[in-house]
Amino acid sequence: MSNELYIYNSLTREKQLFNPLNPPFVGMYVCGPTVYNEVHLGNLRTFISFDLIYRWLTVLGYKVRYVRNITDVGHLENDADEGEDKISQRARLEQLEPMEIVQKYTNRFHEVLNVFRCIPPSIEPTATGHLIEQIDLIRIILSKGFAYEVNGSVYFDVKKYAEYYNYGVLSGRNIEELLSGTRDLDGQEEKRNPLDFALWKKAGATHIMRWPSPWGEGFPGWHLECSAMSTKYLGTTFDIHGGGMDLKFPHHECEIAQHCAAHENAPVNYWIHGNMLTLNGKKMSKSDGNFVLPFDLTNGTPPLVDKPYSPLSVRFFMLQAHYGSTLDLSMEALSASDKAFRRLQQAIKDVATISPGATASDFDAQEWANNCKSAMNDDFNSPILIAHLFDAVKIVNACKDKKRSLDALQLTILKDNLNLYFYQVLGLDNPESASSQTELLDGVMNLILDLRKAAREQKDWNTSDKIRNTLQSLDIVIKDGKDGSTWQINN
RNA sequence: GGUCCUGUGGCCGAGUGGCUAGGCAGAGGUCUGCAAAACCUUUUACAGCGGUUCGAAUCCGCUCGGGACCUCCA
Repeated sequence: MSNELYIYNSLTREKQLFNPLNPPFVGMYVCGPTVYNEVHLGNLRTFISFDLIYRWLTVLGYKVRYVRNITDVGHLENDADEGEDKISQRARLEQLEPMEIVQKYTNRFHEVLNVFRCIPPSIEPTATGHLIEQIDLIRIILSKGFAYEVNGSVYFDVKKYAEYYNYGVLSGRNIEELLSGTRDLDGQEEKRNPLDFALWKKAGATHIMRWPSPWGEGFPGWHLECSAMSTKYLGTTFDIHGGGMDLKFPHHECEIAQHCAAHENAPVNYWIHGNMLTLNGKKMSKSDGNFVLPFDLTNGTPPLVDKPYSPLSVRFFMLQAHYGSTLDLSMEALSASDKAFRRLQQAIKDVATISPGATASDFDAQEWANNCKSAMNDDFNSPILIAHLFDAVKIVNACKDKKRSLDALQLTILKDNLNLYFYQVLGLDNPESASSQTELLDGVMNLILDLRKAAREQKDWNTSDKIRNTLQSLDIVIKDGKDGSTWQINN
């Protein structure tokens, strides 16, 4: 078994042994959402992927500082010089103040992530809260000669930068091809070169979100905030930078360029990119309208969603694929995962009730646990981990049926690791989620099951079926087994 | 058009040279007042063609299909 963590680094395009700069500390920056509307399921997938990564690093004993930004500056609809920004546009549509839009969708974002069991980051900085840092960064870049000011806007000089550094290291592009392949977009007259990107944009007369700067009133460029904030909280070089695959170019490439221009070193050792969630074989996308909202799945919103799915089933569905592969959403795939998840969940409950047997069976619990660990250490391979967990499900069920027994040591290893991986690593539930409400329900259900049992012993099928059918209509399913009946809420 | 990724059984999805993941569905069985559930067992695969090799889903080439990025996007 390997005790070492290997990570697929997008920068080098290979799996590499993870060596943090200052162990046991790890710095991880993940690009967060632009809060001008609801996060969709594809956005959520990325945050769940990095939640898994964060959890595993923590389980390995690292002290992770996890920084994830909120983009609350109104960036323009496109790269043109004029135009309305997204947040202002939304504010106009909803008849709210721009900062109300930002607050509203930030709150919604937190709500969604909480429901889908993502652990909050250590620091969640906002772009508007770091204007000073961003302006400072622009100053440095200007002073080193890698940017130029035109009419109250500042642009990054990509061509100049490429004379000293390798523009395109991350995305594997070369600047000549980019130069020859660029399209002429309207409203980019100020740029010396189409590849140049804005560090600071002058605010037009009607632009609402604006801040003073040495170059006049305006707002920062999109790529800038991540550079400024990651440096502020994680240093000029840090361990992990993550985000969706679609941010690789130009966003992350520009981040690297800004950072190298300002600090003369590479900002990040390990770049991790989560792959896209697709719908109908196409990437989910806000702007294309090809998306599903997280709560559409939990509510069972027609016509796309056939029935309500629990957030944990959705999370499990995503974890059954590797974060680096595309995953296609379909109701067939989701309901398959839903069933699988329930089976796993039941085994997690059942393992607590198993008592050790006198004789050990041939199950090598330690080897099994090692396999689980190796799976996660191999670039956070949650699908392999889940396959191992289902091996354990078989063992648990065999023990439950008294067809097999484990000795005390085997059982302890099995139990501890099942709980570790299910709760802490995959984040599939809160172990302490039993509330006074559920205790109350447990008590009531035990009484009802007792009454039904008595009726069945009297062969009073009318009563026993009435209980079963009525509960069924409340989405409580009675399961008659060999050793009595159990119940489960179907949601 | 350029750059890159990908094509696995009915469906989803791992696997990068030999040891045929896993889940769902299907089939058979156990249990059972009936039903459901649960549990056990189990069939089916590597897009096509050619090459390298003792041996290829895995490496190489070509063909065909799907996708991402090149413009805001996780």
